[in-house]
Formats: sequence, C-alpha cells, structure tokens
Amino acid sequence: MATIKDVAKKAGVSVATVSRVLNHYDNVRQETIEAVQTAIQELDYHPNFLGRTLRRQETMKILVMVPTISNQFYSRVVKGIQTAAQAHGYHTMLAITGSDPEIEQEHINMARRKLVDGVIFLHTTMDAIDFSDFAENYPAVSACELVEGAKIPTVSIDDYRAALDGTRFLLHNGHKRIAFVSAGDLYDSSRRRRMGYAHALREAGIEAEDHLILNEGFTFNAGKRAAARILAMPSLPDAVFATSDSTAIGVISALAEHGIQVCRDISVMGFDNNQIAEFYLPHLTTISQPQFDIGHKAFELLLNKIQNQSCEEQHILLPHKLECRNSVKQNGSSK
Amino acid sequence: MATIKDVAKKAGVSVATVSRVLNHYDNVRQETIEAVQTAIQELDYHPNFLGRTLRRQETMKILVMVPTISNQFYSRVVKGIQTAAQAHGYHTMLAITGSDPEIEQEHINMARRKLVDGVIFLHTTMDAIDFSDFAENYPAVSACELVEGAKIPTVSIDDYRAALDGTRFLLHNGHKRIAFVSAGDLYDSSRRRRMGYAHALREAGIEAEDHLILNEGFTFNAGKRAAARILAMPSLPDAVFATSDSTAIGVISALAEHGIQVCRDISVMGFDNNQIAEFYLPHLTTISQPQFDIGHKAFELLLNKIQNQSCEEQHILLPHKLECRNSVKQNGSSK
DNA sequence: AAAACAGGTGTAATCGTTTACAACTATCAT
DNA sequence: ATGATAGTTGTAAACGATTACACCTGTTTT
Repeated sequence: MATIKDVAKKAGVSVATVSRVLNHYDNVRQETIEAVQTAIQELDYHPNFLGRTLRRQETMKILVMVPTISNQFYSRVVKGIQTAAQAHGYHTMLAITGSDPEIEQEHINMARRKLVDGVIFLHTTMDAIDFSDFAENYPAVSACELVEGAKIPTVSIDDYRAALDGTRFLLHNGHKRIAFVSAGDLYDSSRRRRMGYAHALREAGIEAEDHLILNEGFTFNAGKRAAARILAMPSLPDAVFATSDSTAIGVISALAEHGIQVCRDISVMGFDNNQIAEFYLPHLTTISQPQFDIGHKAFELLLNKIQNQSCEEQHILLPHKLECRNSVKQNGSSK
Repeated sequence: MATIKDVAKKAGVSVATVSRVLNHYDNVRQETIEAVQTAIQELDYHPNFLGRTLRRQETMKILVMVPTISNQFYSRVVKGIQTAAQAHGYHTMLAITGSDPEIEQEHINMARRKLVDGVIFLHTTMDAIDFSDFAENYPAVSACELVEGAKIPTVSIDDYRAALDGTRFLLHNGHKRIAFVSAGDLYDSSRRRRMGYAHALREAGIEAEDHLILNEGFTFNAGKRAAARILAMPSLPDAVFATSDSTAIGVISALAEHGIQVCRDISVMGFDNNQIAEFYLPHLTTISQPQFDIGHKAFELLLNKIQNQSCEEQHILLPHKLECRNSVKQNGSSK
C-alpha cells in the first residue's frame, strides 16, 4: 500500500508538499499540485488517516451512548446527531449500553483513550457527581435526559411541563382517575414526568392514588405488565397516561385481549410521537418530542465543547407538543 | 495529560517496560509490574490508543453500512453485529446511507483510509463489479442481501424460498389473487422474493397478474401507497403479501380507513417479524428472519477475513420461519 | 572455567502523517 | 546593489505507542 513517501518520491517533491496538497493549503504552485495529483492517481494512493490522527490528536469521531436502539425514539435522535455530525466532518459511533453500568464504563474509556473526541449521552447510569466529573475532563453533553445536579450541557424537552400538559388534557376531557405508566426513577425524565402528572392532579383537586402509578418501564412489554395490573384493579381507571408510545401500545394491546376497547371503554395517551403512534390503530394521542432536533442540537453543543473548551453549563429546552389523535375520549363540552 | 514516558520516568523504568506491563507480557518481574502500576495510578494515566493504532495498523473498529435505522429490522441485525463485535474487542461504527451512493462512497473511504478494519454491508448501491472489487481489497462482508454475482462472503435468509413458502401458505388457505408489495429491484432480496412469489403462483397453475405486483418500497408509507392502488382496482385481491412488516401495516392501516377489515375482507401477510408484527392489531402473520443471528454471523465472517485474509467466497443461508398469527384468513379444510 | 542459556530490561527504530522552522528564489522598493 | 518581502519548498521533529534487537546478569551445562 502506497504511503505519502511513495507519492513524494514519484512526484519529485517532499512529503511536506504532498501533505500540503492533500490538505488544500493555498501556498502550493499549481504545477506542483498537478504533479502530486497525478502521482496520487498513478499509485492509487489513499492517505492513511491514522497518521494524521496521532499527529493532530483528534479523531473526528464522537461516541453516542444509547440505552437501546430497539426504540424508535432513540433512532430518531441518533439520526439528528448523525446528520449534524456529518455536516461537520465527524463520524458517529454508537454504544448500546442496555443501561448496564459496566458496558457504559467500558465505552467511556474510549474517550479517555482518545479514541473519540467527545461523547453524547442519551442516558447514563452514572450519578450526578461522576457524570459531572467526566464532563469536566472530556467533551460531553447530555441529550433527552436532564440529570439533576449534573454540570453538563443538556438538551431535552421540559418533561415536567410536558406531562403536566398531557395530564391536564386528560382532565379537561373529563377523565378523573388517571393511571400513570413510567420507568420509575431509573430515568430522570421519568421522574420529572411523574411530578408533572402529580402537579396536574393536585391543581385539579384530585387526590392522587398511589396504586395508579405503575413503574414498569418504557417498553411494549412494560405496557402489557401495566395493563395486567390495571385489569386486576377493582375498578378501571378513566385513562392511562403511558410515558412512551411503545408502552401505550402495549397497554392497548393487552387491554384489547380482554375485550376492553380504547376510546370507548378507556382512554390511553402516549409519549414521544414515534412513527408507531401515527400508524397504530387507533391512532395514538401523544406528546410529541422533537427527536431529530434534540440530536442535532446536542451535536452542536458538543462541537462547541470540543472546539472552545468553553464549559458554561447550559440547559436547552426544546418545545414539545400535544398530538391529538384517536386514543383519548374527548368531550366537546369541557374546555 | 500523562503519557507512557511520564509513567516510565516515575516508575524508574523504560517505556518498553511500561508497554509490556500494559499489554500483560509475561516476561516482566512482579516487582516491576507493581512499580509501574502504582505510577499509572498516581498519574491517572490512560494509554492513548492512537499511538498503538498507528503502530499496529489496526483500529479494532468495524463499519456497518445500513440504509436506515428507522426500520426495526436493521436495528436487530446491528444489535447482533455489535454483540459479536464486542465479544472480540471490536467497536462498531454505523453509517446510515439512506441508500445514497454518494454517502456510501464517502464512508467506504473510511476503510481505504484505514479508519476501520472492515465493513459489513446491510445494503449497497454498488453493482456486483464494484462491490467485488472493494471486497477484494478490503475486508468486507454482506448481510441480509445476497448480491447477484458479487464475490463477497454473505449471510442472509433464502429470500426466494421464503417468499415461495409465504405465497404457498396463502394459496393453501384458498387465496388465489394475491397482490405482492415490494421494493422492485432496488434490493436484491426484493427481486428474489418476487421470483419466489411468481414461482408459487405458477406451480399452483395461477396466471400472474402484472398489475398485482406493486413496487412501492419497504416503508409504512409504501404500504399506504400500495393500498391506495389496491383500492383503485376493479376488484379487491384475496390477499396482500407485503415484503416487510412496516409495509404490511401501512396496507392494513390504509385499508381500514376505507372500512376494509383485514382477515374478514382481505388477508395480509408481512415479512421480517419485527416487534410490531407481534404488537399490531391484528397480530401480523409474517415470515420471520433471524435478524440477530444474521448480524452475529456476519461479524464472524468479517473477523475471519480480517484475520486470515482468507477470501473464499461463502454464502451462508440462515433459516426463515412462517409466523402464523391473525392477519391471514385460514380455512380449516384445505391442506 | 568456558560456553550456553534464560529472564529481565533498555535503546532506538518504526508506524504515516502534520507542521514548525529554515531556506531558497524571484520580485520589488530603496 | 541592497534589503525586504512574498511565494514556494524542503528538513526534521513531533505525535504516543509497539517491538526488534541488543545487552546485561545470573544460572546451568559441558
């Protein structure tokens, strides 16, 4: 395989000049450029970027730490990251952690070992202290999850507010007993959403029923488990607020198997607005997150950290939106 | 940031010795090992792998070329790849090409530039000649798609046979006019499946109707478009064989909007067996692909190429399976 | 006692680039 | 003619590790 030396020899110039041509420096004579280029062609030379990487101490790669890609939600965020990254000449590596601290730590070492220039966390198992500590030493940002107390640039929606809006919507449409399906405290977003939900109930003067809060997770099967618990309740709640679309669909699917029809017998609201929310029957009423934009913005924050080392902590909140479809019973009357 | 030199100085040994400790060579005195290790600890030293990478000319990274990750199908394959890769100390990079030749070419250069040790193609826009050419010069394997005439190790299902089985199943259950929704010739798998479909019709003595073959693609919206065309037909076909689950669901969803109920009025069969096939209502009858295994095996083939340079062309066909659920009308009688 | 050997370590070359610095040429102003 | 300047190019030192080779020091073999 030809190296820069071979090209230099063939073109009758020094390696420095070849390097200049390669990097489009503007202080090379046109003839020289052409001579080098023909040498490159003739040798079918492709620069070995490992050399540059070592010299420049930059890999032009970033790492995205994602708990799972089975969920379309993260796929969209990753897509946003990747699009932004590509536009700046960066490549993206994906670490699917499965929320396993060990796997996460192993990948964090990629940053320590200079194998990537920065890390975007879509979720972390680290506590705020470790997380801040890492972010202090290496370029890192958080997306989707706003980790309480962690000093790290973050882009997400306002989960509290989103759940508040969602719950209010259910309340305004006459639903009083609302079950809440979420992931407990494993995710910060989940915790925040629960607080928004609780707030909405409180302001409506409704007494919260603890057993209506079902911490099962974000997956389809979590929804099925939640549905099983709901079916076991002495009386059915008016509505179910599931904090991910997959979960909502799990709920609907499991209820359907017991002859309970959504919208007629019970309302179900989702969260995220994945494709599936639009495709499912009934079409799912849900809270829409700007997934692509979250990813896109997250990369921009990261790039800023990589280039400027500027560590100013910033939390960017992007707008959510209630997407009204057919899975929630609406009364025309109540405002 | 501390380098190997700093550690060497601190421990009072040479860099070579530090390197030996780092790589667990067995010809270092126990005391020396300990001295080096404490120096490492005290300096909070993390080896910079860029140096090793350059010296060894290996990155321990592979690239996966995937057309999209919005489709769960590919997510599962990627997961299989990643699991296998991780077990061998490799990291995975994802290039989402969107089937854009330009983006694909840009990423192919990563291999040429030694930024990755090998490439797994889940799809390529290259023709058989270019594809073979690349695979001859760089470690590469193909997964999911068996490219006609390309000399490259491949792992996939037998698409022809799978579509044959699927169509036969529909025929055996009394469906005669079967629409076929696929991606035309953009994907080799799509072409093969169409041939399997045609074969089944022929052996059943049924005359193929060209207008029943709808080349719309693999997405949900492709399914909706196909449904629109089906609705415009003078008479409804008995069944629709959609060659991806998303497409099948698009068909079902669009038909439902016109009051046509699947299983009662028409049958629909999917392909892939994504989660959604199980979750959707009605549960989708579909052809199951061993997605995880395909990915897993693909990595093993690639590793073999990376390590042995052995170029023997092999096509590995993994078994598919008909997953019988509720979207196809079955008659108890016919065998 | 000399030779052979093994265990442990250091020296320095190497991987393929980039880049600071030096140096050369031609042009221009003085 | 001299010095300054701009444009172009080359030399060699990085970057941070790995590793071939040499070189010790003891120990064992002859």
